[in-house]
Amino acid sequence: MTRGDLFSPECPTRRLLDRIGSKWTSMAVKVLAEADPEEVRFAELRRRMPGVSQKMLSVTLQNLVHDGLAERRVEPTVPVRVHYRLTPLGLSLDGPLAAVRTWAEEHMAEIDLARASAKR
Amino acid sequence: MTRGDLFSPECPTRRLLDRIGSKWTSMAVKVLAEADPEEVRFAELRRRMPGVSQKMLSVTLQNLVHDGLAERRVEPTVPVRVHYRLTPLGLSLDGPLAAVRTWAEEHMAEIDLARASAKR
DNA sequence: CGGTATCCACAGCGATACTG
DNA sequence: CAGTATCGCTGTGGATACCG
Repeated sequence: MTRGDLFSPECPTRRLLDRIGSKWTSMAVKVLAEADPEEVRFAELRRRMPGVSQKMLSVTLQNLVHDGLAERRVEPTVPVRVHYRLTPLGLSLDGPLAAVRTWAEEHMAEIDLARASAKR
Repeated sequence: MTRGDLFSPECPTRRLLDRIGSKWTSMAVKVLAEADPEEVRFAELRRRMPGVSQKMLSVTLQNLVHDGLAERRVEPTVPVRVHYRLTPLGLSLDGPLAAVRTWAEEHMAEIDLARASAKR
């Protein structure tokens, strides 16, 4: 493959990083992947993602659904109950994300060390 | 490990994603990793990263150096020549990034398909 | 050549309040 | 319960100009 493809404005890696770099996306994917194959309700997701606002969780999940990474199922009760789970595509994304998480856990301390020893 | 660790405000994964999610970081790491063990000059990096501004390349490289992911070497000529290369730590980060790149290349088309078939 | 300084536009995100 | 609407702050990043 050519380098031009990867670095063009439509570079798939860049676009993917825009997604998973958004504040809550990777956390949502991880929570949903851990629950898989069980569904997770909106309120339960919120509980498992400390600090997320209702709005941002809503936006994050909409993005995942819109990208085909997650599915949304509404129970037509009153009040409604909404369940989410990853699609196979979304589940497959957890692999690369896990690699990033593992690296972070193993090496972020070294980065912190480098930062601390640098002039601020 | 506990989930609390990963999802705390200082979650290492979150902080790493903040870095590699920034617009030019992952591209710079890739270019430097491809050149490794050769050094790459500032102007050459700029050429290999289409669209990057001088300022953002400078900021990106400073961040990498500050985090101990890259090294900077200045040739004290006039005008100066500045060379960059990854540290072993930075090189090790290319592994997880490569996993993300591979996933992106294999699956972004599916995401585009999902987006296209969704109501806009 | 390789920065640094300044200015600015815009998108991400949080807080809050309201709705079906 | 699970959103949507509105508002405003903040940080990222682009354009431009200048410096050692």
